[in-house]
Parts: sequence; structure tokens; C-alpha cells
Amino acid sequence: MGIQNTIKALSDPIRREILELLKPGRLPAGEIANKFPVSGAAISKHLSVLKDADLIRDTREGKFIFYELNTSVLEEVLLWISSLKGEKYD
Amino acid sequence: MGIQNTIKALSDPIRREILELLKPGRLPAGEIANKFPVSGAAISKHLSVLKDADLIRDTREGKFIFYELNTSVLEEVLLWISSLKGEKYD
DNA sequence: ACTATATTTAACCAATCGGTTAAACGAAAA
DNA sequence: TTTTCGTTTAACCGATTGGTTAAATATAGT
Repeated sequence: MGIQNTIKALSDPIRREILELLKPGRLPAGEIANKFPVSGAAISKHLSVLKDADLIRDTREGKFIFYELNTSVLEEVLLWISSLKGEKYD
Repeated sequence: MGIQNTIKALSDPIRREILELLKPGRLPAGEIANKFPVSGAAISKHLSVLKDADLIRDTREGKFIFYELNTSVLEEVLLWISSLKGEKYD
């Protein structure tokens, strides 16, 4: 919860890439994992960080666990940054 | 440089507070430091992280080193987040 | 030249982070 | 029910992070 978790989650390049991968639509964990040169376990941990930050949601479907983007928590970050810039809205 | 440095710099709560402190205008390092319950040395290191990310600029004036906000690098972050949300602009 | 003030840098430390491999778990298939 | 497939969890490890105190640096004042 909160902007802290969100920004921390965004602060890793692999996690940001994962979010970009999910932009077009949901993907199973395995398909996400094999786009990166690290172990599936490492990706699984990244996914759990993103999930804790509520930047992604997961739903099990049979053997697969699908992940999808949730951008709603980004609003808070956009507002904070915009306010730093002295702007009224984003 | 780049979005990585910027977001990493933003990922610490004290550093974000420092940026907020600087929103109204420039401040000397010491005045920044004594708003936080950590040592001046710790704040100095935070300032150097923010400076490396080009989120702040410093100018020496006599005994004091004044820090001021530079929001220009935030643009890149805003654009990246906005694009994740599937928006045309920020 | 000395002293005081403002700030950074050095050396160190415990905690967190991002990775690994191996084991465990959950659901489907044989 | 045993095996296989997809994924997470556990245990571990080296690097990074954010803090500390003490020493160094820079400028101003006496």
C-alpha cells in the first residue's frame, strides 16, 4: 500500500519490463519468465513484489497463473510527481 | 542518468521528503538536514543521490551549499507511467 | 595563523535486495 | 495414483543500501 511500495516496485528494471510486457494483455508466469535471462524463481519473486504493490493481479487457470496489469495505483504516483512540478493535475 | 536513476532516487521516503522541502525554494544543506531524525552525513549522502539523478542542483554560497529542485528529469518518468496506462500524453 | 561553522567523505555495520539451486505445491494427464 | 508441468517457496549468497561516528575539506571571522 501507499506510494512507497509502488515506487519501490517500479525501481527495478526487470519489474518495469514485466509491466510493459503485460501492457497488451495478461500472460502466464512461465511466458513472462522466459523473456528474461534469469531463473523462473527470480521472476516469481519479482511478480510477488509487483503483486504486493498491487501493480499486477493474478488468477489461476488450471495449471497456469495469469498475471495482468493494474494501473490504478499509478495514479497516486502521477499525482505526487505532478505536484512536485507545481502542477494542478497530472 | 535515465529513468532508472531517477526512480531509484525517488524510491526512498527521506529523499522524497527532501524534494518536497525544496518545492517552495532553495535551502542550504544544514537546514534540510535538521528536519530529519538522522545525521547530517546521512542527509548529505541522500543529497548526493538526488544530485546524481539530477533531481536537485547545488550552488555554493560562502559557507553554505544551497540545493534547489530540478523537475525536468521527472518528465521522462511521467511519460513512462502514462504510457503504461495506455495514455497518449501525461 | 587560529577557531568556528557548514558540509562532505571515509570506514564501518546491519538490513535489504536480487540472484541461485533444490525442494515443495497444485492441477492436469497418463 | 503416479507422473508431469507450471509455479512458488526455502535456504543460501554476494552486492547494495541507509545508517553511524570520526576525520577531512572549505569558507568566514578573529
